[in-house]
Amino acid sequence: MSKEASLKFHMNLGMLIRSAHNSMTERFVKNVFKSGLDISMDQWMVLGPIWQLGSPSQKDLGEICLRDKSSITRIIDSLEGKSLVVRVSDQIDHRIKRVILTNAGKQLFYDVLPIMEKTREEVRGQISEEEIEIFKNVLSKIIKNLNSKA
Amino acid sequence: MSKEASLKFHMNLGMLIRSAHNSMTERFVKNVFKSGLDISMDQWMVLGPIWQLGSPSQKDLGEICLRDKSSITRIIDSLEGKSLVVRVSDQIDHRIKRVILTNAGKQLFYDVLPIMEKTREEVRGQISEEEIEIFKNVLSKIIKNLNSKA
DNA sequence: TTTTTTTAGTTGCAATTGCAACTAAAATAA
DNA sequence: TTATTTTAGTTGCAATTGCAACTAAAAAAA
Repeated sequence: MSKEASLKFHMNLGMLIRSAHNSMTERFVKNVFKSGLDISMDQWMVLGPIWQLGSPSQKDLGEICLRDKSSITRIIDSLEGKSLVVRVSDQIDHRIKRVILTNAGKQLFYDVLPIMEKTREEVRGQISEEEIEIFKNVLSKIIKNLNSKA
Repeated sequence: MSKEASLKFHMNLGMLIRSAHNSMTERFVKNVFKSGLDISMDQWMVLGPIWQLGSPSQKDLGEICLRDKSSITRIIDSLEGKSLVVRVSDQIDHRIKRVILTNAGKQLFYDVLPIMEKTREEVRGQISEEEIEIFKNVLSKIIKNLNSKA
């Protein structure tokens, strides 16, 4: 591959990924706002796993969401500030804080679910299921490639 | 699709994209550092188009890099601070500032090119050319989907 | 047991983001 | 011509990021 071609490829990839991510987040926030609700993409990305897992630790959430633990701390702070979740110290291991949805948190989750579904449709548009599968697969592989060897 | 399945899909997609982007940037910066050079991913992403286009306006760079104009302003500020580029007012339209590589900028560009190539190899790993093509295609489609209809 | 190391979570920090408000110049309308 | 609108770029701002340093608790080593 020529230097020019490889340059073009790599530049585009990074920029495309960044831009796609920004657009998706922006659209989600817009759709949430239009529905009169109030939750950021980050908060939602944490709320879902809490709902699925029941009472995950913050460490669990960090691993699932692929985020730094300090980011999780702050997102949980904001969710707790809105009374959507509560932190509960683990009975056995007092270092661990388990995060649990309040009733308001569960309600919001169910309210946002159809908005997320709508956003998902808008993001996907005419992209085929097969393409999406490959897309997610490539993303996973990239992450694996970069996290394995130093 | 069940609510659970669709939830899972969307959560993962956003998180995967974010994480892949972070990992790629981190790896690039690490490789640059190991080579004793000094340039951030953002600076590099702007440097390439300047090299390709010769003397683009900041607006051009924003469109190519899919970035806000204020981000471009600040990245050019930092490149100018390192004497890698200079701003030159357009002779005809005095609103426009054209960005031009200095000799040091050109030198750095050529020095970083093989590092970018190496990073690209590490990012791609065993992912096939075909998968990468579909991957980029899906990214472009997603961006198009979200920028067309309000 | 006591000491050391590891782990979970929090906080301080400096860098980066895009939006919105702004300046200055050009294009268009009046 | 003069007045208005649009455009290119800059700056202020508040929010968000991950790293590094920190606290407190648990696990492992002594």
